[in-house]
Amino acid sequence: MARRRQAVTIKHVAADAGVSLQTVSRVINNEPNVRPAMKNRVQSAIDRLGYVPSIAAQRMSGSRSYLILAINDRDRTIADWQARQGGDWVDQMLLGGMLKCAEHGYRMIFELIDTHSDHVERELGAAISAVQPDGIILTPPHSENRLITALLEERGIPFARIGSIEPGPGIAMTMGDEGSARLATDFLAGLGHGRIGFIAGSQEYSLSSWRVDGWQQLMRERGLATEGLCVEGDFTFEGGLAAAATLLDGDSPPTAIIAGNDQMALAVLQLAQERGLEIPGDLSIVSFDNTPVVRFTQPQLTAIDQPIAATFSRAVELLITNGDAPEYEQPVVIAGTLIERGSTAPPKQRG
Amino acid sequence: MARRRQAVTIKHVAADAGVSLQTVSRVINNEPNVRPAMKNRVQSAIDRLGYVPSIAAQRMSGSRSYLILAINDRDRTIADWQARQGGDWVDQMLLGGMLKCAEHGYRMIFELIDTHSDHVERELGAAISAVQPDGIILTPPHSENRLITALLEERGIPFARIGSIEPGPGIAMTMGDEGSARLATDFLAGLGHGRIGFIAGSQEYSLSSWRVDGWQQLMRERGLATEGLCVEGDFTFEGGLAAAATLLDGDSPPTAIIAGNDQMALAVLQLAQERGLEIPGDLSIVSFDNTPVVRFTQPQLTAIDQPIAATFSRAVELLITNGDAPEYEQPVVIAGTLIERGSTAPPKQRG
DNA sequence: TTGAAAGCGCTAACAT
DNA sequence: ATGTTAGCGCTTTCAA
Repeated sequence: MARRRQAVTIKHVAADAGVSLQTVSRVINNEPNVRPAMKNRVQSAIDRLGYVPSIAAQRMSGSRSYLILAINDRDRTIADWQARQGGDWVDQMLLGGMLKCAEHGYRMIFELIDTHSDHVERELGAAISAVQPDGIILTPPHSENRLITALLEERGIPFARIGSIEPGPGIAMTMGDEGSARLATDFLAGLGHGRIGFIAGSQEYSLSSWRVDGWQQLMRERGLATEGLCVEGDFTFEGGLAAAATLLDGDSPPTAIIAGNDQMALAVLQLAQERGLEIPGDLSIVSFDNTPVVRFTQPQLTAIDQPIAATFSRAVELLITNGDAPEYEQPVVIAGTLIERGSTAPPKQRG
Repeated sequence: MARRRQAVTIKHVAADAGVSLQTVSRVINNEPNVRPAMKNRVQSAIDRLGYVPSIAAQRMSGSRSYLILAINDRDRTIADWQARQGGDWVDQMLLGGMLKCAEHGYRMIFELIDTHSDHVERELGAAISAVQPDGIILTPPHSENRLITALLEERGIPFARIGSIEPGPGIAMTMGDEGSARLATDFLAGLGHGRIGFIAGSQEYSLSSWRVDGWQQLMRERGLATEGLCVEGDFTFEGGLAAAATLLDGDSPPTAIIAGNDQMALAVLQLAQERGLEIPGDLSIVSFDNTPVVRFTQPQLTAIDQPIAATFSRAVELLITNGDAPEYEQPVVIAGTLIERGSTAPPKQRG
C-alpha cells in the first residue's frame, strides 16, 4: 500500500495563503499577535482546503495531544459487558466525557486497566507512553490506588479521581455518596419508616462506606436505631440475596431497605416477593444507580440517580481548562438525586 | 507547565543497548535482518527501561497509527444513551472491538458522526485527518452511505461496512439478518404457528428489509400466507405499539409476532397484555437484538441474539491483518442465534 | 546484518 | 505582527 501521507498539511495552507507556517499555526491555535485581516486570509485558506491538523504532529511538536484517557477496571468492565445485565456506566461515561471532549476539540480514549495485577504501573505507563494524553480520568477502584496516583503525579499528567475524596494529587470528585444516602434515608424516614435497613456495597470501594456513613448519620439525627440494620453485600445479585435474607430474618426486620446498587435491589425485590411480601406495602426499596433495569421491575424501583454523565463532563472540563484554573473546592461533588417510583410507600400501620 | 516530553525514547534504548536507532526500530516492529543475539540485547534494554513507542511518532514517520476508528450515528447513539432503555450496542461493540484491538497492540477510537448533515464528508474527513486511523468500522446507516464509502475509498483507508452487503469498496459484513429472520420464523412454524406476523424496522436500514425477506421466504416455503401480516415499525416503542395494534386488529390476527427489535417487542408484549392476551398462550413473541431488557419482562422474551461483539472483533481482525489478506467471501456473515425463553409456545388449540 | 541521514507535520523559541 | 530555525520520536530510504 502506498505510504499514506496527510492529504493537506499546514504547508499547503501556508502556501495557499501566502504566509509562513507559523502564522497558520497561530491561527489554528487562536494565539494572539495575528492581525484580523491576516487571520481571515488564513482561515479562508483552511476552509477552502479543508485542512485539519494532525494530532500526531501536534503531539510530536511537544504541545497537546488533544486526547483524554478514561480508565476503567478491566475485569469488572468486561464482566459487566458479558453479563449483559443492562448496566450503562460505560455509556453514561462516554455520553458525558466524549461530548464534552468534542466541544473542546479533544477526543476521549477509553482504556481498560487491570487493577489487581502486580504491574498496574507497567500497564498504565504503557498506555500513557503510547497515547500521551493531556489528561486522565480515573474511576474506582483505580482512583484510590496510590501506585497509580503516584505514577501520574510523577509524570506530571493532570488527572481526575472519580469516587475519591482524599486530598493529594489530581482532582478529587464524587457523586455525593454520603449525601445521596442521607437523601434516601431521609425520604424513607419522612414516609414514616423507622426501621430502615442498608445493604452496603463492596468495601473495596470507599464510596460504599460513605454511603453507610450517610445512612447512619441521618438515622442518628432522626433518633432511629441502626443496630443490626446494616449488612454488607458485594454489588452482585447473589450478594444482595444473602444480605436481604440476613436483614429480613432478623428479630425485627426493616420496613424499608436501601440497596447499594441496582443488582442488589433487584435481589431484595425478588426475595421479598418470593416470601410473599408486598412491595411497597410490606417493604419499601430504594436502590442506588438508577440503571435502566429499575424501570423494568414490578413495581419500578425508587432509586438514587448517579450523575455519571455530568461527572465525566465536569471532569473533562476541569482537565482541559486546567490552565485557566478557576478556583474550585475539592472534592468536586456532583450530587445525585432521588427518583421516586413505585417501590416506596409509607409503612403499613401495625395491625 | 513544563513541556512534557516522552520519558524514555528509542534513543535511550539505543544508547542503553549500544546499538543504532534503526536496530531498535527493527526489533520493535519485528522486522527481519536482526540477529537473535542482537534482538535479545535490544529487547532486554526495552524491558529494563520500560520503553513503549509513541504512537504519535510512529504515525508521524509515515507508518501505522495503530488506531482503528469505529463510527456510530451521532443522533441515534446520543438519544439511546439519554433514554437509558438498556440497549447495549455500544458496549458490545467496544467489547468485541477494543479487546481485539488490544490483542494486536492497536487502540479503538469511538466517534460519533452525524449522517443526516449535509457535511458528513467534512465531519468524517476531519476525524480522519486528525486521527489518521489505520482502519475504520462503519455501522448503519453510515455503512450504506455512498458519500462516506466513496470518501474512504478515495483516501485509501481500509474499512468494514457492518450491515451492508453491496459489493464495492470496504469489507461488507452482516449478522445474517435474513437467516435470523428465517430462523425465528421456522422456530415459530415448528411450534405449530400458521399466522406469524412480522413488525419490520425502519426502512432507513437495509437490514430491515433483509429480515422481512427471510420471514417471507420461509413463510412461502412452509406454504403459509403472509397477506396483511407484515407491518412497518420504526424501531421505537411507540412505533411498535401502533404496529402491534394493526396486526392484532386484523381480521384473523396472528398467533405469533416477530418484532424487528427489542423495543418493539416490548410494545407488543405490553399491548397484548393490556388486551388480556396471555403470553405465550394466546400470542408468541420473538424479538430481535437480545439486549438486556428481554430478560426483565414477564415472561422473558425469546430473541434473536445479534453477535455484535463477535462482528466487531472480526471486523477489527480483518482490518488489521488486511495485508496478509486471506481469502474470504463477502459479505462476511456472523450469524445470529435464537435464544429461547418464555414468550414462545405452541398456539392454543382452537376451542 | 547494521548504521547514518533525511524527513513526517507541527510548534516553541528566537529572530526580525 | 510575522518569519525563520530547530527539533519532537520515529521510520524510511540509502549506504556500508
